[in-house]
Amino acid sequence: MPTIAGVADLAGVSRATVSRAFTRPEMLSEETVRRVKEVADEIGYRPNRAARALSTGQHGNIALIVPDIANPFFPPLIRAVQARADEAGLSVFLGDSDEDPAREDRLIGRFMPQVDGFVLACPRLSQAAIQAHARHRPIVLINRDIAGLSRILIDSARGVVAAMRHLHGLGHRRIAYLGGPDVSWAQQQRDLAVRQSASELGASIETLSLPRATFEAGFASADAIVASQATAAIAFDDLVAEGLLIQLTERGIPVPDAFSIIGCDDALGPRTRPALTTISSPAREAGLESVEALMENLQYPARRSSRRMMETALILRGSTAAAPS
Amino acid sequence: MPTIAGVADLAGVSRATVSRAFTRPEMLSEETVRRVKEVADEIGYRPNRAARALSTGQHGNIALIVPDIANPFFPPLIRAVQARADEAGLSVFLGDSDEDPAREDRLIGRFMPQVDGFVLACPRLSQAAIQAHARHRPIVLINRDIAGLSRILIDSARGVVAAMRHLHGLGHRRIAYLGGPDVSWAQQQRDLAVRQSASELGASIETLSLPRATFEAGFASADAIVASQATAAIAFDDLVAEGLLIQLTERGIPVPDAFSIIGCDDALGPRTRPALTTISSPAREAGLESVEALMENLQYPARRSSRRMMETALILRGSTAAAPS
DNA sequence: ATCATTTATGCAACCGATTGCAGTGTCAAT
DNA sequence: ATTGACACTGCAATCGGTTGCATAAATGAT
Repeated sequence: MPTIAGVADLAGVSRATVSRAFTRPEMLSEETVRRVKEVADEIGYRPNRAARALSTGQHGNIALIVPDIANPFFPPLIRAVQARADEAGLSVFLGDSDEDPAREDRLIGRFMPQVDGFVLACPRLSQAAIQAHARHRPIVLINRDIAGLSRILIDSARGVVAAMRHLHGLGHRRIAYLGGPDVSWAQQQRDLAVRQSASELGASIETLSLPRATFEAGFASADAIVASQATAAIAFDDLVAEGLLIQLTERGIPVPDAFSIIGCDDALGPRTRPALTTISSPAREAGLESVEALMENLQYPARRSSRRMMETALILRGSTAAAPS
Repeated sequence: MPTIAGVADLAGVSRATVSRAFTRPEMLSEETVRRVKEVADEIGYRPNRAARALSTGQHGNIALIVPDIANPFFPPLIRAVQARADEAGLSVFLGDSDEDPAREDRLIGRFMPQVDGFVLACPRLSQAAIQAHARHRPIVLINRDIAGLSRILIDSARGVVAAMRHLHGLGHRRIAYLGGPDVSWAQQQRDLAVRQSASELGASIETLSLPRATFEAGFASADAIVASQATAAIAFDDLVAEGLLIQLTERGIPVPDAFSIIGCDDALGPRTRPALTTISSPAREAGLESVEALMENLQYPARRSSRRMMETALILRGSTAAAPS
């Protein structure tokens, strides 16, 4: 691989000049810059990132850690992070923690020595651990609220309230909330919102929490939902909602005629039958914003604390209808 | 951040010794190794990857480039690549090319200076471009067959033949194949297999190819499928199959009673109604194998050509039934 | 013509590790 | 006591860039 010295020799300048031709061309005469770049192109020179990182301390890499790539909430977010980072000339390390806090911690440690910062969607990692890591590198959190760090939060509470009103308006008075893991910030927000909203509306609410929010868990929770005598349910996410939807249908409980279901995240679009009424989460935007926030952190090391709320909205499709009389 | 010099001072040894304590402990006395590691732990020393890469030429990173993270075929593969790499102490850069060959090329160039090798699922990038890149770094291809490189191929042809036999056995004589992008190796394999199999079985086959294999494309192709007078269809992947399934159902054509559908990849599991009969693709295994192959490339630079076929199987669920009479 | 500025480039130290080679100390054999 | 072998550790060069400072050349002011 050609190095800076090779280019320098061929162009008849010093290594310093070659370096500046790329990083600070305004310091050089146009003529020199042109010649250096020409030579560099010719022999296919590409600056060695490791060498550059060694002297500047900047790696040009960021790490994104998520609990489960296969959860359809994440791919659009990952895509957005990657795309925005790419625009900014940054490369993205991806880590999948498989919902395991120890693994989250290990991944952070592994990436640490070669990234400028982190975007973390780590619901399970302890706050202390995160804060410890944040002393070494800027961290942007997604859907987790730790003071002193940058946070991108999806305000699903508002969406949940809209969902409750929608159900109430349709005549539902016994509503179930099929929540996700208790440690998750999103779960805490939604659970609280659902309870408050129920008491405001004068509806009865039954809440469950699933240790892991999956299709299978939603599927398996149908018993409990039926036992609760609710006529409608709000699920932690679309996967859970879909599991429930399919199992209820299977049992001869037609949705939405006999039972209404609302999902969360709008991760499936109109792909279920009936199409799922859901609370949209701006995963793409959250991904973009997280990179923006991280770049701001990098540029102004003083400003490492920020909090951005992203809006959600209730999307009406076909899985909700008037309560059975 | 503590450096090797800090550890050396505190432990009362030279930098060389500290370095060896981590990379070649057998060269040192046990006592020394113990003391160095103790000190290192104490002050939280972590070797600077950039510095190490600079002197060894090894980065400990690999890059994985896929055309679309959001396509459910990829997350399990990505997960497997990441997990296997992690086990081996490697970090994974992820690139999403959005099905754009120019972007694939750019991503490869961006990652090149800091990775030891690539795993590419790039159906659209030109063969010449790939070969050019392969001169700089080992490349493992997924579902693409270029001689001289390492290839992990999913043998969907066999699965497709099994699917054709299955349909034929159910009495279907007019079958449609709803294919994917023509450039894709998988599409070429499947298209050929479907045609050969049809002629062997004495069935008539109508093939289409979608420029982009998506739910929407499957949805939109219902017209063409109905027009073909086929009684069954095999789709390029589960997404396309699901789109078709939903649109047919919508139009009052019940699946599987009036029309049978078979998907490919088994990316959705039993999540559709009726559950989709599909040809499984071992995406997880392909991911694992690709990392294995890459590591073999790294260890034995001479052996850079290999070809591994992964088996597929027909998974019978509920979207196929006897042909309507 | 002289001196002060400005502009363009080079010199050389530095980033933090690795590694070939040399040096020191220990021990056993002669 | 001398020598050789061996085990352990240090010296110093090196990887490929970046950057503060010095220098040389060009320009402008007097």
